[in-house]
Order: sequence, then structure tokens, then C-alpha cells
Amino acid sequence: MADTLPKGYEPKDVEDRWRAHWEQEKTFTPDPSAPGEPFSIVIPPPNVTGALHIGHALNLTLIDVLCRHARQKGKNVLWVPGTDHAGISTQNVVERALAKEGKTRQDLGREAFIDRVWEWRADYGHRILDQIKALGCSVDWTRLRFTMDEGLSKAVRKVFVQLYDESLIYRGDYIINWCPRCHTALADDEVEHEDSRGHLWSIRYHLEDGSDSVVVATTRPETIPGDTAVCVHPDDERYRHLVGKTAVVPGVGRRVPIIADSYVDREFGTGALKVTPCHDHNDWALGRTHNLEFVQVIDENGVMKEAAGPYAGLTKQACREKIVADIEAAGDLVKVEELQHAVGHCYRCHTVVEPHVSAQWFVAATKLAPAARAAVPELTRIFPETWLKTYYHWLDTIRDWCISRQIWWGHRIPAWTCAGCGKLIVAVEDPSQCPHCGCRELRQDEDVLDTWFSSALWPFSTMGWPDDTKELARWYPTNVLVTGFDILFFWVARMMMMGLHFMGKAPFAHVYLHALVRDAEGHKMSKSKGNGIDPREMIEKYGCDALRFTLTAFAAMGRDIRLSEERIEGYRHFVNKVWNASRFAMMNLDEAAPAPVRLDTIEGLHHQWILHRLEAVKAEMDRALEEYRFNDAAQAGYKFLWSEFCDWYLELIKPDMQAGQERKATAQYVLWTVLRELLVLLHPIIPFVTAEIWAALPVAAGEKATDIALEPYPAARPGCVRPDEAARMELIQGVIVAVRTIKAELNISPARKVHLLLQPVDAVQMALLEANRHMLETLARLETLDMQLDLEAPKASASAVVLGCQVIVPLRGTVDLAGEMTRLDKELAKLEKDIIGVNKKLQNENFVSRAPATVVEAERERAARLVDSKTKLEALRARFVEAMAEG
RNA sequence: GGACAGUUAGCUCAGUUGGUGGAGCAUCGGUCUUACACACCGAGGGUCACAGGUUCAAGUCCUGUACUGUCCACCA
Repeated sequence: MADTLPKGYEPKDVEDRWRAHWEQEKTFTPDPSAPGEPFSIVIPPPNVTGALHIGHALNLTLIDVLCRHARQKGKNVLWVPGTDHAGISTQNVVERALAKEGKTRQDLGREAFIDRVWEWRADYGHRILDQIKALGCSVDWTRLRFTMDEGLSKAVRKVFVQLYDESLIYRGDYIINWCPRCHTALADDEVEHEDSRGHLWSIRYHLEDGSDSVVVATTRPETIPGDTAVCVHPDDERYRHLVGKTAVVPGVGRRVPIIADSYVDREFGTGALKVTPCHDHNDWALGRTHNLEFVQVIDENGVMKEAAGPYAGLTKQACREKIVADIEAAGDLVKVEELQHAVGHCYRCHTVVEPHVSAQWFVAATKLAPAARAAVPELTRIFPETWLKTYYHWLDTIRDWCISRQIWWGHRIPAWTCAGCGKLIVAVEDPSQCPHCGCRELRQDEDVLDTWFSSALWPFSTMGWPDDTKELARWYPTNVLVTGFDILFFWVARMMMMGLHFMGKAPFAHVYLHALVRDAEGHKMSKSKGNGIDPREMIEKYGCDALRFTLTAFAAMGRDIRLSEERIEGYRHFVNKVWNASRFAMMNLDEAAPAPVRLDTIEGLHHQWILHRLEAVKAEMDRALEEYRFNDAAQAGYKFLWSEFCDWYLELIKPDMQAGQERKATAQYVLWTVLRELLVLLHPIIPFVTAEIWAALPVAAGEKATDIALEPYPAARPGCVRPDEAARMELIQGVIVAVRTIKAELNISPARKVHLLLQPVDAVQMALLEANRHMLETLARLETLDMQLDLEAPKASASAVVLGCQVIVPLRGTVDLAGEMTRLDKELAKLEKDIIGVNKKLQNENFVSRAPATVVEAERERAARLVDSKTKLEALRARFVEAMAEG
């Protein structure tokens, strides 16, 4: 007996050992000059503040499956790990910590605050990395990256300066989304729109000369002091006469023009619109086209500015109340309605964002987008393809990307203003003096870059760009990017733009967008809802492999995953099953590996069958993974191991093992071979349990024990593909199941051995059954087995027909005769129904003449089989009825 | 308003090119059969959302409807 394994699989200890082993041995650190087709993936860098959540677990598991599989296929695999500095999030976390000490970042000052963030990162930044390790990810830890690393920061500066020089980065006044709490600008897609209930106020604006008036509708009366026009649709008969006249803004008395623009929706509200260019995105655009005055009345803290006249100093909320009251008092409040409308919120802190005009830096995304669009699908394919249109649409309607943020933690913008000449200097290295006037007094821009700016460079910055590295030469572009569709725009599209612009190549050949993990009710998991499943807890409870298998098995393309703890618990059973099947194998193997047996000419139907099935599963899992059908790969492995290898094959070789000698030796070799290959197939999904078993299995003479992580994908064995032999197993299995069913339904104890009579259809079938009688005897638990082509069966028998073979179990003593009668009738009714169905088809002239000949032939055969079964069963039933009459 | 997905057994989901509707869990009955009770054996359970159409044949292809969900854009 070879090494024994503990009775149940205990993941904790096993996982810890293998994690340490792989890290110490640098198993997943590739050599750029090693042979093999390159294969690379960059990790979607988790926030350094983050804790591993179930979405990461899914993402990392799928990537790991791909990487381990690629390694098995002989590829030179690089998986780069790393974290993202997550500007706003991290700053918020550290500010909260400071608040507990009663301090603000302003108290510390910029430099001390940033030092403080680095300290925080040193203390807590490894947490998320440890959690990645817990998942068993085969990343190269020697190439760990962080977006604020020196190298990556250099890449950021280089990109910024080059884009600036190419006029693809510019600075300008623009209306942006301002988070009054985070005190920073947000990019368009960092704003989340949510429906909320508000009001729509209809307010009368009088003409300057008092001759007429116009009623406008607004949801934000506090912006009235910033109005610089009233706008109507040019074709609107109601207002045509007013266009070109001058209206008076209530409260502040400003004289503003009434303009016409087809942007206005005549159906909405009153069909007349007040225009506040500084506090609304659309009004901003109107202001530009119509050369309106730009008056800012709300400051960055949400307080009314000087320009708001009588309302200056009020908060915007207080201003709203006061201005509405004033207008009402003046008799100009025409109507107040309830209105459901979307309001923008900060995606980090959920504060309502305020459109705000300020000087910001922008990337001319409109100029970079066309290349990113054109690259798909020629250079980069997106899986599943349903995201194609979304990707195109986003790029087609893209606006320039606001990249400056008014926070401290991040890549500071490499731009300086000269105190002497006032010119702007943009440079990779910090300048010591102004290149224009020589002045030494330079002031660096206070802002930092949007976190996604550095993330956009990730595929090449992590490989050492802008230096000319071996990594870049070998592994750029990457093979596939695996990520959630929720960051298709934030991240994927921007990496496409930057990769194409700076590397001249799309950063990945494939993009696989996986699903979102939801709870059992289909809701998005979130901390605030408290419905999240904590992967760390699941690993602790059920083992990492169980979690990984669950996620893989549910990762069907383009579909969200509804996860619950029960499912993970369920798949733990599978991991345990792998373990126990291996224990069984080990109990039946010797210390040394079994002596090789030629497999393509092997005797024994069960061996031929399992080897044939193994070939099929090898091909199937490989193809499924190549096509990102993770669930199919997992399902194929699951089914083969459990329903075929364990339920049938292991049971069938038990007698072989007892028989000893050559029969045993053959069974040992096939068992050893199939199990080893199966472990390799499953390893990408469940690395720990397979590694542990692999290490305990005997090794072929002259070979050294190896790490399963380095084992190649099992080669195809074409000689073992034997569909005919495999099909013959169906007869054996069918007869066994028939006997088991008879026992179960007639309440005969499964342990009770019965006599079995078989009447095969012909000599060939009889020979097959005869040759495999030991399988029938063992698995059907038979006392005796007799078979004859012409059989006189006892009248009191339970019976069934399997592939034409009559299966007869003589009933003795106190058996449930009525039960057998019910059983037969039910079976006959089913046959009858099927026969009617087939005959209907065959009697259809159109079917016979138009369907392919093979299909028609198959139907005829099926009909014949059904009729044959029915005839035989009816005869058996007739005898049974006689027996009952006699009995 | 635009785009995309989903609707199949009590639950969660598979269903590849149209050709006899599957799995896991759950349920019911029976078993300690020398790896596994985290197991084994067996059983029940479905007008494939609805309505049309194409076809000899539709869960599968086409059109429409209903419901659910997601994303984008927002009309002040």
C-alpha cells in the first residue's frame, strides 16, 4: 500500500503548505528567455485599501484557471500582480483615521499627509495581497507592482508629457462634476445617476419692458441667480414672438436675452428653459453656442457666491427655499409639481454632485477613441460579443476625459507655472528653473491625476515601460484581459487607447468580461446591504478549492452568478470526493508505480471504456477553456470524476484488485494513469487538493516526484478512442441498473443476492454479457446468473428489457406481486406513448421524404427497438398474470 | 428615451451547428455494499413566459407581446 491519506480532506493545512511552497520555490516566476509560446495576463489591480470580495475571488479564480492551463500547455506564462493606489478611496480612509485623532489633512500639510498615506500603506497595503495568496493565485510575486511605484510613476509622467506635447492633453475651463464632500472633480463615468423625487417649479420671468412674460420650469431654483438666458424652441409658436427680447431674472434683476435652440424639448415643462451656463452641463453647451455670459453663483463648498446678490452666503439649500419664497411673494410662482428625475451622485461617497466650472486638465479622448474602436475585433476580440455594441457606443459618444483631481494622494500633475513669465512648463523631470525666462520660482500644479490614468497604462507600465525591458519584448501585448463588465469603460477602453497610442499595439488579444456576483435573490452584493458573501470566510469554512470550483462552475458566459453559501458547501463535497477516490486508489496501489501496460490494445471492457471516456474529457475540457466556457470545463470534470470514474470504474475494478496477478496489475496501471491525468485536468480549478494527492501518488521508476503545477496537459491517446467498445458498456450498465431498479421498487433489500436470468437478443450479445459476467455479478449483487438464447422463465418473475435483452428476476417467497404489476404497466405505458410518437413521425409522408435519410433511418431503428421491447414485456407480463392467477 | 440580456423541474442553472428536454441542490423510498453518510442505490417532478411565423421537424431560427434585470443618455 502506498502512502495513506487522512480520511477526510482537511484543506487548511494543505493549502498553507502549498501556498508557501509555490512562493518559496518561485514556481510561477517565468524566465523571459525560456522556451514556449508567451502567455501573459495582468491582474486587474485591486484597490490598496480594499478587502477581497467575492468579485475579486471570481476574477482571480478565472485568471488563475487560464494561467495554470496555459502552463500545462507548455506556454511561458507571466501573470503580473499588483495593486492600485486608488486616489480618492485611500485618501478618504486615511483622512478618517486622522479624524479619530481629531486632525484634518490640512493640519498635517500636504507632504506630511502623503507620508502618512505611505505609512498606512506599509501597515495595511499587504492585506489584499495576502488575500490574493489565500486564493492560490499563480502570480509571479517577484514582479509585484503598485501604481505609485517609482517605475510606474515614471511611466505616468512620460505619458502625460508626451500627450501634452502632442496636444492630446490640455488645460481649460470646463464644466465638470464636482463632489462637494471629496472636494474634487469627477469624470463623467464616476457619477452615478439615481432616480430621486424632486420638484419642478414653474416660474414667471417678466420681460424687461413689462409687456409680456414667459414661464420657465426648473428643478433647481437656487441656480436662478446664475441665469444668463431664457431658451425656447425655434419652432415653438407659443414663444416665437419673444425670441430676441430681454427678460429679467427674478431675485437678482439681471437682464438676459431670450434665445431659441432646437435642443429644447417643447413637450417638457413649459417648453421654456432658463439657462445657467455655470451650473448645468447642457446649459454650459448652450452658453458656448450662444455666447452667453458665464456667472458662477455656487462655490465649491455648495455656498452661494457674491454674484448671487441678495442670496450670497447662503447654502444652496437655504438659497433654494428663500428664492422660492421670494418668487412666490412676488406672485410669480406659477406651479410646483412633483417630479421623478435622475440626480448625479459621487461613486465614492455618494454625495450629490454639483456641476461646477473650473480649470481642469483633460485628455482628448475624442481623438484617441477612434483607434481603440477600430482595434476591435481585428486586434482585440471581446467575449462575450454582446458587449461589442456597448463598447462601440461608448467610444462613439465619448467626451474628453477630465483627469485632474483636487486631492493629494496620487500622481501629481507634472506641470509648473513660472512666477516670472507666467508660462506653463510640463516636464518629466522636476525643472529647477524656467526654460523661458530662467526664473527659479516655479509653482507646481496642485492637482493629482485621476487614478484611472495610471491604471490605463497598467499592461505596459507593469512590464517596465518606458524602459526597453525583456518583459515587454516577450510578453506585450498580453493574451487576455479578464475583468468585470462594470469597468469596461473606466479601465478597458482606456487601456486600449493608451496601449495603442504608446505601444502601437492593442494591449490584449482577448477581453473576457465575466459576470457580476449577486446574492441568492439576484441583488448586487454590497457592504451596505450586508448581503455579501465573504470569500475569506468561505475559504476558512469550506476550503479554497471548494470556493474556486463553485465560481468556475457558475461562470457561464454573459450571465450573472447568483451565489449562496449552500452552493459552496455543495461543491466541497466534490473536493472531498476527489480526495476519497484518491484514497481508494492509493490503498490499491503499491509503493512503486505500477508497471506500464499497453493501453491501446488493453483487454477488459471497463478499462477500454474509462480510457475512451478520459480521452473525450481531455478534449472537452481543453476546448472549453480555450473558449472561456469555464462552466463547461468544470462540469465535464465533475461528471467524469463522479458519475463515471467513481460510480462505475472504481466499483468495477474492485474484483480485479481482489483477483490479483495480471488482472490486478492491469487494473492498477489503468487506475494510476487515469487518476493522474484526471488530477492534472482538475488542477487549474482545484489546485490545492490535486497538488496534495499528486505528491502522495507513486512515481514512475526513474522519475522524480514533481509538482503537479509544472505537469504538462495530458497528451491525447488516439489509440484509446474506441467508441464501439465504449458503447458496449451501455448494455452492461443497463442490465445492472435494471436489476437494481427491480430490487428497489419491489422492496427487495439491495444487499440480498438474487438469481438473474438473461435472454439476450443474439449470440453476439450473449458473448458480450458472458465475457463480463463478473461485472454483473458484483454490481447487481447476484446469487446466480444464467443466460440462454431461448429461455423458459419462471412465471413469477420481475422483468425488464434492456437493448432487447430480457432481464428476469424470479420472485420467491413473500414478494410484492402487485408492485411488480404496477411497475410493468407503468413501463408499458411509457413504451406505448413513445411508439405512438415515433409512428406519427414515420407515417408522415413529408418527414420520410424530406428529412435526411440518416434521421429517418434512426427513427425506424428506434421504432423497431421500442416495439421489440414492448412485445417482450407484454409476453413477460402475460406469464406474470398467469402466475398471479395460480398463486 | 436608447441598447443589451434573461424567462427551461420546488430552487439555481446547462442545453454547442434545429432531429427523443439535462445537471446540481431540494423532495420521497431504500442501504453502514471492504474510498467517501461531505457516501451509495432507486424514484417522482417540465404545455421549455405568451402569441404568431418559417420548417417534414423549434427550448433551439424569425416577428410581436408581457414580465424581470443591467448598462448608457438624460427633459430644465
